[in-house]
Amino acid sequence: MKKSIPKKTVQRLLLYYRSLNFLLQQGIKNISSKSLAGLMEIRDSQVRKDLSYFGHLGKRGAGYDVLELRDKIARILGIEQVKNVCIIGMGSLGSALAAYKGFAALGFKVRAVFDNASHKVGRKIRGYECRPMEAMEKIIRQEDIEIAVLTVPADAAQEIAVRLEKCGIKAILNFAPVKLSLSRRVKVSNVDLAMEIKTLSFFIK
Amino acid sequence: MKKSIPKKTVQRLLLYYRSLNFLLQQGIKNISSKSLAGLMEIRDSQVRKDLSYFGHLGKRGAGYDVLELRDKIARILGIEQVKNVCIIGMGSLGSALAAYKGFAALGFKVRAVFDNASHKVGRKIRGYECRPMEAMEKIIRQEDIEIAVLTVPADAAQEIAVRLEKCGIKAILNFAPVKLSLSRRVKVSNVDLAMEIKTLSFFIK
DNA sequence: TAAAATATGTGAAAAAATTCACAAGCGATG
DNA sequence: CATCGCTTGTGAATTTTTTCACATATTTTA
Repeated sequence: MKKSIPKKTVQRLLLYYRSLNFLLQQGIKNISSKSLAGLMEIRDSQVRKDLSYFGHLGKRGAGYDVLELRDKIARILGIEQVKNVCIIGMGSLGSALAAYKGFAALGFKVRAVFDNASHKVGRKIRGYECRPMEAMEKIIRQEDIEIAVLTVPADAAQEIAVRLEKCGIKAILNFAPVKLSLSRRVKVSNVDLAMEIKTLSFFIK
Repeated sequence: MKKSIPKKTVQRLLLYYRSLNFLLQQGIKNISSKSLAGLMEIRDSQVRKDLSYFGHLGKRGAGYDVLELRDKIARILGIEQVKNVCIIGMGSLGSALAAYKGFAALGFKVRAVFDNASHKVGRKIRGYECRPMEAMEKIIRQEDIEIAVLTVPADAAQEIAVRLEKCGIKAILNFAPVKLSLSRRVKVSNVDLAMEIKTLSFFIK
């Protein structure tokens, strides 16, 4: 069996992807693991180890071809193939995410946004027509949505997550500060803004 | 020398803190490491190891006193002492963060918000008067701000970060998808929303 | 109050992630 | 075309994090 890819490696792959795009803009055609590592303050061996999970992407003595490596990483990460997402909860955070350009750059397409507040439903928010929560299951299936971004209040999150699991969502990016209990089938990733800043502040003394 | 605390331990401490608050609301006065671990799908030994960094917080044979443990964690994390923060960049994300209640719950106080767009400066956004970027250094010093939340476009982030370092900011929560190069003195934590969702989607196949 | 049931705290073991170190491949140079 | 300098790819070593396992302490039960 092939070795499984550490999550951290995938995250760094994305950082490499960004740096490589930057280098391309600069007109730089070739780079060594050492220089690439220097851009993000990690070791060169880390770069090589990460890339080695995916085959022989460089050339001994010569380093990596920037364009080629970028495209290989894009393929590994599946950036070229579009994934449909929806955003649930059109509060200030949900609507900021609806406006966020970064998703599109990595191959995500917002196909629907939901809220249950009657004054929002039917109105356009950031260019997306806000749909009612009752229609969620139907629309997710219709639009072939695989990933849900969950930006609802903490006390509503678990209930909605269960509904999402039932209608076949594959992954949830959860911004609510609660642990979602779902079956192993659904991948959940938590972004906890308060926690990020608190962790940061712990280490400043 | 005392053992240094792993970052992951600090993060979990915050999760424990949340769970303990929840348990308190439920009127639960006592809990074992096993039950607490069950709430967040980790091992009981992990809970005990994490807590053991900070002394003997529980009672053999009896578990942990919920209220007491919560307060001890609050003290460890410094939740009771208010830290002043500012938000730089009043785009949709910045202004969503300005409205975010979660910061206050962990002892953070937004003392200023900044933007350089002239149509925003001087206006109230989410209850905060938007200040001009020129005044940043002065206000940070005046208001004793230690932490900056950076929600500006990627191409402006590095330059502002350098200014922040110069005026003595201790930590930056960076939402711009770029690596900030600063001296070791300033702690930087990156929140990269596109990266989160891409990492998630990598593991669904 | 003695025995049984619980549950912590912590070294030791295991697992995971990072870093080292070097053989092997490539390109440039003379 | 042989040599030299550079750089990859990768096992081995190291470091970090997690899990195990058990001695020790407390509570409950009979």
